[in-house]
Amino acid sequence: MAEKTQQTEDLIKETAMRLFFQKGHINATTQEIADEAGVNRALIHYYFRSRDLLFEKVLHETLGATREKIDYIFSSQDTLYNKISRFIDIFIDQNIDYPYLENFLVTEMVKNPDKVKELHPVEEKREKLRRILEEQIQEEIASGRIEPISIEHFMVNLMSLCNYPLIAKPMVQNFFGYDEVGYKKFLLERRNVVLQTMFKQPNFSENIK
Amino acid sequence: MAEKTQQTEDLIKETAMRLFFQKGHINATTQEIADEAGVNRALIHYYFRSRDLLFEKVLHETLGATREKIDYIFSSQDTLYNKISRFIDIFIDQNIDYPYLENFLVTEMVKNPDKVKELHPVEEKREKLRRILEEQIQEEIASGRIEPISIEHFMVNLMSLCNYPLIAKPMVQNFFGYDEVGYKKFLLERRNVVLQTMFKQPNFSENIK
DNA sequence: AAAATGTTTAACAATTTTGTTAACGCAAAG
DNA sequence: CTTTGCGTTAACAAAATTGTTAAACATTTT
Repeated sequence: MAEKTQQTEDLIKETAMRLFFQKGHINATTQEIADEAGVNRALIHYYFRSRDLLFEKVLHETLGATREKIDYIFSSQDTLYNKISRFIDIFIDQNIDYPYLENFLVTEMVKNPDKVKELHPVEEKREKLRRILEEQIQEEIASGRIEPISIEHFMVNLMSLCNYPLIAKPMVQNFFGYDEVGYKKFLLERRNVVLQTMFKQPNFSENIK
Repeated sequence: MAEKTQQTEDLIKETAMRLFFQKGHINATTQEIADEAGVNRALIHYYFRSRDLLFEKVLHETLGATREKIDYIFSSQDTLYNKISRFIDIFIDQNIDYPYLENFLVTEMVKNPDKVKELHPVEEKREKLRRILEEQIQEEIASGRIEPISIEHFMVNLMSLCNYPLIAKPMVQNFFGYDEVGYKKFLLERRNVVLQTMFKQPNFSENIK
């Protein structure tokens, strides 16, 4: 029973994730989600009470998982170069799985600006990570491996280079005439492109972990 | 009469643009648009037949205007550095006016993938611009001002660095604690950050047009 | 196996949203 | 002055969508 419950509940969640984040069908109705999952529409209300609550749950779980991975990376003792390298991997992987997550996120945040805050880590943790990162960036700047830049711009650069190509998939595809295979290849190339763009000269001594 | 017609039609279009692109209210209903514009809802159908056609018109006009500007820049005889510099200005300016345009674009494209093609320039023009750009990039690579990179990644880098900060406004704002003023300041700073990130060392001789 | 508990379904109700239409008002043309 | 045509409005109709409920079904517990 608890098994079947979990089965159906997960099925609905996974289907919603697929529709929202993979297919970009942000306005998917409860009926569409139910059809796609092959369950009765009322079950969505049975398990999640309302469409909005389903949204919220799916969103929080997905972001929570990502955040954990990122916190783990930036809390580690690794070099900045390696941290960034790992960050890129995670973001590009996630974006290959859920190309429309970012886009969806923004749309949702505009609807409910209050909920933005819940999605971010607690102040102390953020501050701690910020200090570590700040220090490492200053080191890199001092040794000339990156140009002088604020931590804000550095992070926004990083996120931009990783995320935008996924968000803008239809445009990039059409603009350069990529089919699905070509586009995936392009995405995988970005791993190195982003690293190269963030660090003026790849530092091989640091690259060896 | 033709005047009043144009007045109301433009008023509706401008209001729709404001709601869609400025406020990010992508799912604005015809009623909301009408209320915001202070006109009767039926007028939207009178002038545009359906909500979808209003969408389409507003979208095409906005993109058309942007595309013209970009084509103009890249068709010019300017140096690559200056072209990029002007490109950044236009994109950041447009994004300050219409922060949610990109986001909206993606959402719409996902709904109607067929319409993506209409939004892009004709093949010949695209090819011509591509050849010019390719040549200039190769020159810059040869003279060491930018690292070896394909035209596709170069352009995607550029668009990412300009557009993402706008798309992700709510996240960036919250993450770094920017209010509206602080965020706008951050955006204006990006002009130089993007240039610096795209070109390993700013080339001052070229910078003087 | 009867009761209890939890899951699923179909039918219904309520709401929201879009699209249509007939009538009204007004300005220009005849 | 009245007729014509366009812009506007309110009221109506239709469709889509969400949420609720009572009954059917399945399972576990006693």
